[in-house]
Amino acid sequence: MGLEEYRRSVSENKHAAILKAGRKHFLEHGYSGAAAADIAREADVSTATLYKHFSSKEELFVAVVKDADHEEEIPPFPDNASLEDTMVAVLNNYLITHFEKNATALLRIVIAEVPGAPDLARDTFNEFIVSRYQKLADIVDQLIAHGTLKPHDSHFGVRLLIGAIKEHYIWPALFDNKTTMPEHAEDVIRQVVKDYLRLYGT
Amino acid sequence: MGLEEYRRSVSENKHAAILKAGRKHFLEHGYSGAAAADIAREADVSTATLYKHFSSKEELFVAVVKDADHEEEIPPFPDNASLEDTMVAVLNNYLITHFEKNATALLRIVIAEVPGAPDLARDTFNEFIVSRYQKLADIVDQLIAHGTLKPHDSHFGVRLLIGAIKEHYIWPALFDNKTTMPEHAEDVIRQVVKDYLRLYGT
Amino acid sequence: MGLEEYRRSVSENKHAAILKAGRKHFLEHGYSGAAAADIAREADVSTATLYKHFSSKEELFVAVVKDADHEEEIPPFPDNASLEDTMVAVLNNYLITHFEKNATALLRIVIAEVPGAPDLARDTFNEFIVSRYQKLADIVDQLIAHGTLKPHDSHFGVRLLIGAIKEHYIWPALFDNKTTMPEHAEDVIRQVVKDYLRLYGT
Amino acid sequence: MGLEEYRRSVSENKHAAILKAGRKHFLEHGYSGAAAADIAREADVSTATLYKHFSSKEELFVAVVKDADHEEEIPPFPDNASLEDTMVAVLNNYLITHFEKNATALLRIVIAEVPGAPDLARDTFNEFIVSRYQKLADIVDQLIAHGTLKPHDSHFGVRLLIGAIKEHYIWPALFDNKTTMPEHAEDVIRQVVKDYLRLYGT
DNA sequence: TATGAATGAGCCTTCATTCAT
DNA sequence: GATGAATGAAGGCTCATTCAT
Repeated sequence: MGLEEYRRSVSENKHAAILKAGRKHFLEHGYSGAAAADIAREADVSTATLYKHFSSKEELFVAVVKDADHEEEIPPFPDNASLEDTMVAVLNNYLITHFEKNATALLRIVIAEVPGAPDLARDTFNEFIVSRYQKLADIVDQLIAHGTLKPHDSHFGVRLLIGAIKEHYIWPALFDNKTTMPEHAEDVIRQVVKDYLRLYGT
Repeated sequence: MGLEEYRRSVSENKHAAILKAGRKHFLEHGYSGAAAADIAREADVSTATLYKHFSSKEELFVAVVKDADHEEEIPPFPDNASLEDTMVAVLNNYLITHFEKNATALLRIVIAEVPGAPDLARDTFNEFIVSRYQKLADIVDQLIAHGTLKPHDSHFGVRLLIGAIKEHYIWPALFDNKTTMPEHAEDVIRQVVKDYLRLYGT
Repeated sequence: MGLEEYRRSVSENKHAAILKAGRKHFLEHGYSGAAAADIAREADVSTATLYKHFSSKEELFVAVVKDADHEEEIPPFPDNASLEDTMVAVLNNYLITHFEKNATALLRIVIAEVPGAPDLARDTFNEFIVSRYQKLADIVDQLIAHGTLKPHDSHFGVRLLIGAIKEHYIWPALFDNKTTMPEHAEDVIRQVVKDYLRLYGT
Repeated sequence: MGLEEYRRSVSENKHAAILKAGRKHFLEHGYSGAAAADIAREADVSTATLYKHFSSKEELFVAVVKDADHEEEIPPFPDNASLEDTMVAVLNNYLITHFEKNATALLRIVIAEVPGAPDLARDTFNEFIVSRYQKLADIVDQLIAHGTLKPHDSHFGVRLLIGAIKEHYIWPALFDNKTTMPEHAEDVIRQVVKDYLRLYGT
């Protein structure tokens, strides 16, 4: 039906616009700092419309956070790449994705709301951190199965890798409003991978 | 002068009481969630007095954060302890200190206010994270100098250690309102140290 | 014309549905408490349609009140009943009708809107209270004409009767959200009638 | 203490001013129609101050209603007055008090809020209607004890009296925004009393 | 000096009513 | 003609900060 279709498309556009504006304001000013009226204005929508789409500020906030949390593609690795190069590429991709998503700022506001919205924080942690995590562990498990890596606790191993990288690049960014991917990260990543392979390579 | 002294001491007591109450409320409710009136009431002081001591809410906030940042004692290790045990003890102490200070909650509110108070965030990061960091690097450097560890970039090494431990215990706590020291952390710490020594021990 | 007829009937059904839904919501939540959107939803109609039928919330309100004001049937009394029994039956019917119509709630909202809708209040009072009144006075006048009652001011007499009954049952209900007919009202009614007959019976 | 006294007096003045302004606005516009901001402006006070004195609009409303409900003085009757004159005076006083207090408008807003504030309605009914009631029943009981009236159920008797008077004067006022005492009420009151004495006088 | 009352600006949310299709 | 989305104008309430004593 033409009318219905039209309405749906308009509605979806507004929905997306609100989400986008919400994301911008929440990231810039935090949860309490962002005003519903400002978000509505930014989305070129009335406050009432905003509240038709999201029944409360908190719901919009949750939607903004969940919206950012879509699947991350792990690119296929060339067959002829060395194990080291492959792992470096995977971890580098991890970092790139993180910064492309502006995940630092996002995590920042979620962290800020931990006392007020513990469920959201837990969900975000699980789906935004643990699940990315799991993907790497799966890769490690495959490599172990293929005999490319020594048998070891893949979760522990991944935490070693990711921990080091976060320590170098993500943790500082959390405190520095950094939004750009750090330069030369690959060098450090390679160094981390090298150590890892010294421990768990065959 | 006795009277003046008395007054100064009363004033200092109030100052401290406000700081303490501020710390409690900021940690519990975050920056925006903490109300000046509540903090004053908790400190048993009028709001006007609070504003005499700290000219704005933000100033109080900064003071609270800076106040939390006092020196951490690294306990002396027994001479006859093994290298592994020593390092485990140091890292365990790192974690214990973190949880005793309720540093997670503190970092949380600082992180939350990064966009609003970037200087505070930078300072906090430097004095609260980097400097603790530096202490460990110093220890590693000493161990290298003593020939107990292989020569290597001590900062890189420390980041490997601390990164893994944060990944296991601090990062999750950031999202979980956890205030208690995790149990059995020592097992994981020991595993991390073992790997580290496999890489850099002599 | 069949099509036109059909449309008119559909329209009338919607009109009635809106009226019914309006009645329900106004009675339950009062004038300000009732939301146009809720009434429309209840009537299974769009808000725009609601406003096609009633050009404002107030107009709908007036229509709801007027609609409730339909004729009340006074049942015929058996010829062989005693005067006392007859009068008790009439007054009892008065009360039953009141509660069956849920008149308490209706009067409540009209009373509430006296400052805002004085005309409606006056009309309601006249057509909903005075006219019921008049009917009883007519009966009394007939009884006087028949010589069954002593000559007296029938309006004054009816006010004595009705006043006592309202005092016992309707006035309290006005403050108590009561919607059910009080039990054993007949005993009090009979007592009132007895006194009345002692005064004005022959 | 001078300061404290001063503050208390200022505070009490504001409290009273808010109460008075609230009374005015609630009576004029009903509960939902009265805006906190308007009440505050009328009381020459900021909204925040209003909310310091009454923690919610509803609480202010309740206070307004309770405030109106202070004791009613029943004037002493001259010893040499006849029973009829005495009772007429008492009932007349009842009506006068009712209109002086502007009780009609007050009851109107309480009635309007019955669904939303049933407790207030119950309390108001008890303390504002039943207790005035009880006073008259006490008088009747005394008269019975003195042998001036025949023994009878004093509550029933009072309901007869009050019911008739309300029917004549209060019930219509409820629907008519009347704020002035009806004229010549005494004639009807006397007639009601006469009938009452025919029934229960000795 | 310390106080507690006072404030004005602002925030979240709702709702009667209109509009584009 | 009927719809559901959209709106602008409040409204209740809070809070960092100041002021009169």
